[in-house]
Amino acid sequence: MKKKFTRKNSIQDIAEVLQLSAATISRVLNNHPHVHETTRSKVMAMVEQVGYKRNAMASGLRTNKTNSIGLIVPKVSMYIHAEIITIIQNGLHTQGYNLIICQSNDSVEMEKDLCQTLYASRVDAVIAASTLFTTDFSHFDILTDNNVPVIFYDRVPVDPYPACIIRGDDFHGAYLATSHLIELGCKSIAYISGPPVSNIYIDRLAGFKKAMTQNRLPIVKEWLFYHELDADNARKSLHRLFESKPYPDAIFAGNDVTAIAALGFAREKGIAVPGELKIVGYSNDPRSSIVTPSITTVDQFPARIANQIVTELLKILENRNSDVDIEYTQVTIPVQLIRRMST
Amino acid sequence: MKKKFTRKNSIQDIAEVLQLSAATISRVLNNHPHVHETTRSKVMAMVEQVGYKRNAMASGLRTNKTNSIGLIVPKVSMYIHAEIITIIQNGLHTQGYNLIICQSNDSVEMEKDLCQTLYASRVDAVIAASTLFTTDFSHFDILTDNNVPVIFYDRVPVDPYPACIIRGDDFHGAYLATSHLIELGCKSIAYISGPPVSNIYIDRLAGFKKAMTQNRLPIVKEWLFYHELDADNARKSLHRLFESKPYPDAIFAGNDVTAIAALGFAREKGIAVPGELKIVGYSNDPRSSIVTPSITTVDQFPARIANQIVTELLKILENRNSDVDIEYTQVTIPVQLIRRMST
DNA sequence: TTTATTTACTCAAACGATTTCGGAAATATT
DNA sequence: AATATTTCCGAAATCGTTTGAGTAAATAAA
Repeated sequence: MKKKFTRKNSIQDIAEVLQLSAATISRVLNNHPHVHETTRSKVMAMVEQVGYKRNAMASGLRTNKTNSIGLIVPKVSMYIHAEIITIIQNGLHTQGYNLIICQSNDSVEMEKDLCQTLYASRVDAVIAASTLFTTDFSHFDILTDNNVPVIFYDRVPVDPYPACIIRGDDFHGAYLATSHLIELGCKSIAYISGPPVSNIYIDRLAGFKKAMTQNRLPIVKEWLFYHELDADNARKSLHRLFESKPYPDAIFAGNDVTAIAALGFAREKGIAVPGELKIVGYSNDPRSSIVTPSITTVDQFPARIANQIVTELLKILENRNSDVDIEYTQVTIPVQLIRRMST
Repeated sequence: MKKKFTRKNSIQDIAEVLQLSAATISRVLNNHPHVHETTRSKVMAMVEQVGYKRNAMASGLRTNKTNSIGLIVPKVSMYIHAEIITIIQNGLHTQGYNLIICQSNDSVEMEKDLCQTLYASRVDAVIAASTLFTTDFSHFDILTDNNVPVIFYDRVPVDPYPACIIRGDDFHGAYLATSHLIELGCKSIAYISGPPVSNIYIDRLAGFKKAMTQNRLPIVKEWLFYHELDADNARKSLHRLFESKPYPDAIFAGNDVTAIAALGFAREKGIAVPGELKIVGYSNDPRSSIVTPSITTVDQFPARIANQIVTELLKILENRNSDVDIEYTQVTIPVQLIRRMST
């Protein structure tokens, strides 16, 4: 019978007990001026005592502000996103915003649903890294059309879109990685990466090609693989790649999971890394440094991306109701090659 | 000047256009009976046309139901939680609930804040894996006191708490792991694990001790280490452990990150694994299988935990307003030893 | 034809917090 | 002492949706 809890959870209830009006309670709670110090402390005491907590729905309905930001990521477990989540959450938390983390699981359908839900809950802004397969970004329109600012990062719209865009320099990253392999004497380089549909893989492919052609190396069609970058898919491609000679002397993988899979495959086949085969990954996932040999990769500086997102977001939220026109900033964060034992 | 969007985003606006009352629109949207087919389709068409989306705040305020579930995890990047997030989200999504993922970052303060925020947004229920340092669970009271059901998993309250509890069999897992090492002939086993404050580490410690004493092996105090289980802390403990002989012949690590750190340390010191030193981890993190040698570990079956959570949650939400008394189910999911090359 | 019943809809009151407007009391100014 | 100003607080409207009560029209039953 403990179900009957003291239903002291509205501003009205507190007002009644203290013989005040709800308006006064609200003013105290929002630090408005023109409230007598005596009543203020009386109210605070009662609020404390009954454990009152503001109903965010009622408040948000009235003020048209939720103090919460939606975040859509493909998978929370991916290194870059996990890093970014942590930093963004801390950054926003100190400013009184809370982060609603959502996972699209790389499904466009889910991403659509999440846009709808986030709009329905009237978040103040949305941060998003899209699905690998999102080419049509129109499901984000419900947000932008209704004045909900959107910030894309990492996986961003390829075509112009009214949103802030923060990305890594994928072109240069791939260029650096490929050039590194070429400098080491590699002549036949295989490329296993994501479908060139998402900006990150379009750019990485372009960077790869640039380095190859610049060095007059052939781009062999049979050595280019595009698919979702998980271990299973990687193994399939690797099998195809080593079905018949000549073998490539290097692999540039679109992410570290694929690079690690390549390493495992090489070990099984008795191919020496880096002796016979050099491998470069992408993202500087911590996993790339715990395997033997450790894998050369490209650092994307997720912390810098995250901080940039927070900065831009706070700027946008500040100018929210002012007449300042929203600028759709585009920022590219530089990358860095991390040389390890696999090359 | 595109700021002036057609403000057709309330039920009232649609009602006005169609010369109907808001009530009717609402009834259509909620599939209520007693609405003429003609009007129903007229309304649906208009809703579609103007891209109307229900305001979750207004709806929630009225119905006292948000259709969203809060989830608090220490870190979204941890393998077990990442797995569980994905499964829970999918499970709830099909039932029309959406998941609000929050990360406490293993900070008790943040966890407290998250409880407050989730209560403020009046989620229908909360799922939580606590901080490593949460011994006092009273900040969850704001939820339970106000009839918000709470389900704990993995890291759960040690003392009785009015919530559903779903946990892995940490005691048995540690017992299995330690017994396995003993069966392989290990006599001096070091234990590096989390502070025995959180249930998972209390239980794992107990399981370790049980196996040791059962086999009349001494538990050496200097070989027991308790701290947050990241790579840096692990290395410190390993240094202490191998400061002077005699060296242990096995290490049971509280998680796979620590086990991997031990592996790296052993390689640096030229200690052969599994020859001179055997290593067992915990969690069956995918990382434990990509290192060389691959690491023996304990699988916690995160998918089973997640499915159990979904089942319990839906049961609770179904009985929400019925007079059925809430049962605080306690479920323990079995574990399994995964033997690999490190032992 | 009169009386029930069903159908299709509207009215208006909630939900809980915020905020504009204005009133009363206290204080300051002339 | 009369007026102006400031300080503190309450009444009421509002945000957008839901829902019980009520109403008019259409259909069924008597």
